[in-house]
Amino acid sequence: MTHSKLRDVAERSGVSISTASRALNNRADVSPATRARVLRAAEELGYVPSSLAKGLWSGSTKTVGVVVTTISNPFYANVVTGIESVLDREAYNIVLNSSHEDPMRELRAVRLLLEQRVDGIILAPVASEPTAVEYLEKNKVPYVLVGRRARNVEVDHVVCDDYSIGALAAEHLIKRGHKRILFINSSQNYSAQLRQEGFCQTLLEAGIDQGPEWVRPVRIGQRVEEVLGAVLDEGLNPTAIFCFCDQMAIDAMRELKRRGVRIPDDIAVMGVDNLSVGEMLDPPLTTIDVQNSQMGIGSAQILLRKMQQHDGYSEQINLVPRLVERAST
Amino acid sequence: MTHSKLRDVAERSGVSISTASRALNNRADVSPATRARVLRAAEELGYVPSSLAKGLWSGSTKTVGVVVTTISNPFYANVVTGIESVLDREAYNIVLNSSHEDPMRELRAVRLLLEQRVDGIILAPVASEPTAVEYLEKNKVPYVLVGRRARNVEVDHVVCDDYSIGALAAEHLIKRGHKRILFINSSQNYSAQLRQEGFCQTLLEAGIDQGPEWVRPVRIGQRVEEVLGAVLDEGLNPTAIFCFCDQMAIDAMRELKRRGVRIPDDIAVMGVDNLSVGEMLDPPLTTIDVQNSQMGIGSAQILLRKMQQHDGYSEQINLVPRLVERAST
DNA sequence: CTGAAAGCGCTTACAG
DNA sequence: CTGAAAGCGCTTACAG
Repeated sequence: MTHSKLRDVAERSGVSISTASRALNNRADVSPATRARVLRAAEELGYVPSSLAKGLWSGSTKTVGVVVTTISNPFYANVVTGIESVLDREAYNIVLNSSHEDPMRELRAVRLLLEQRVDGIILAPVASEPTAVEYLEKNKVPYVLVGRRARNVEVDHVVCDDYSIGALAAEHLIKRGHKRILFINSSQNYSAQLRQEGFCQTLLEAGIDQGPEWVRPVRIGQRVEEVLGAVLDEGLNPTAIFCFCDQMAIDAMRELKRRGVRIPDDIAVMGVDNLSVGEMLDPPLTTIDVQNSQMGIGSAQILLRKMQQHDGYSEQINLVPRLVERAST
Repeated sequence: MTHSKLRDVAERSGVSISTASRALNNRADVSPATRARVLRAAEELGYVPSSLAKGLWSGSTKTVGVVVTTISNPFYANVVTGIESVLDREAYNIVLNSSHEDPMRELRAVRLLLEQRVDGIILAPVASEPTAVEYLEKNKVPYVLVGRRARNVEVDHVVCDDYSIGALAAEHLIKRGHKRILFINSSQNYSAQLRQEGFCQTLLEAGIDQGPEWVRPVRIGQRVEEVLGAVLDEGLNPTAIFCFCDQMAIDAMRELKRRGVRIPDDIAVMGVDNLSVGEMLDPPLTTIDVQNSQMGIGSAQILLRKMQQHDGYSEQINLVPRLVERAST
């Protein structure tokens, strides 16, 4: 795996390395004949310049790091697709990492990206204490949070208002007449906490005072099916389930079906994200639209500006959630 | 965005750059006192070593390029997750690129990855002429194909037998009594051609001789909904639809529902990939399991061996497809 | 228009 | 145990 290098191209075309470099980079001050000779030599050798060496010199790798919890959740797949669509035009490559909701893996991912000298980072933070964020801040790399905000820190982000998401869900389920509502939440991250606050507060205001056993986080390594199964087995008897995201709602539906529970007649289910598959499910899934693809696009655009204008460009986007009522509730 | 460098660490700890390097890399021949001083200086400065500079020296970037058509198809999201799970343990980072079924973008992606000097590449090839593959071959980078094989070329891969997939689908639909079967295929790639051969050949052997208008490729920029809509409008009247993948089958179902066509009573639908959401759809989707996640894991394992053993390690895995009958057919 | 030289941030023989 | 030097593959002033 030894690539031919600039020196090889120079030798083959009988010029110096400097001239070869200039010819290859389309600089004005090279004679047409020389340029042609160099280009042909490069072609013949199958020369592929090393952006490692270039980057060492220029300080840019034309590379952006993206850290999400897992790409197998279509929500993040869509976010990444949005990011890609923006970055592609500027010829940036994406280095992808998954935290799997584990703060340690998140930190390690950020560290690896920094070592690789990515030009910027887009992060969907896990930890509620902003450890990864602090680390980024300290290293003064341009970065943007996506999908989740960091607690207590004024960092650039593109998120959907989490408190409202929780409130919207509670409101909707109350309106449907539910009084025993289980919240299957994500764990650790700040968005999860905000959604929980919005959810519980709205319930309280409607006179529904549920104990803490009605909010169940799904911890690292746990499956939604187990968590829900345990709840059902201990006889909590919810009439509705609100899930942190559609992906989790789908898993919940799977467990309910397995047990012969009818949706929504016995138990209603709703999620968040408005995945496109939601309307095709049986029954179609009630959800909350969070402008999924706008998150990816927006975060990439902000990051681009931050990387290009070194004067401390800053922008935060807070998207408004919207209830999508379907037959599962 | 100026990171502190080894020289800064050296100066702060009062040693030479060489010694600082050795201390940081845990070499044996450094006195404990010196090592401690260097480590503390690095800590205080928040020193993050540049893998660019390291890579330039060592020839390895601890980075693997992955090119799929699009990460928003859960099939590829799962493949990438599988790859990640293997590579993560070896501290390799993944550089992700999408071809969007466009041979030009595929070639550009490979080129960019080569410039970045990734240590290896995993590719789901688009083009049926193996241009990207030829390019890879010429550059002698370790690489593995995933999900799709290249025509006429003996390159390492992890795929599911495409001819059998087409045959299995045809067989199943024939058994269900269908005689007018539409194949909504992908375009360009070799797997699509093989599936088509298996599909058409099996139909022929069963005495069903459909014209070429019964196979419809979805070209770049086209949506399944349009293609299917056009077919329905021109009055081809299929009683069953076989789609290249589940994702496309879901889109087809969406269009059918929009038109009030009942599935499977009016038209049956089946896909390929066995996405986990398939069983939750309305109706549950008949599909063909292709050992999705094994593809990612297997391709990453093969690539690891190729990168580590420079003696031309080679391996091909051909997975066996399996019909998953559900209510959509 | 072209080439020799210095340098991007590291690592590793080679002396001491 | 430690440091000066060379080099990884490039680019860009600086001379000519």
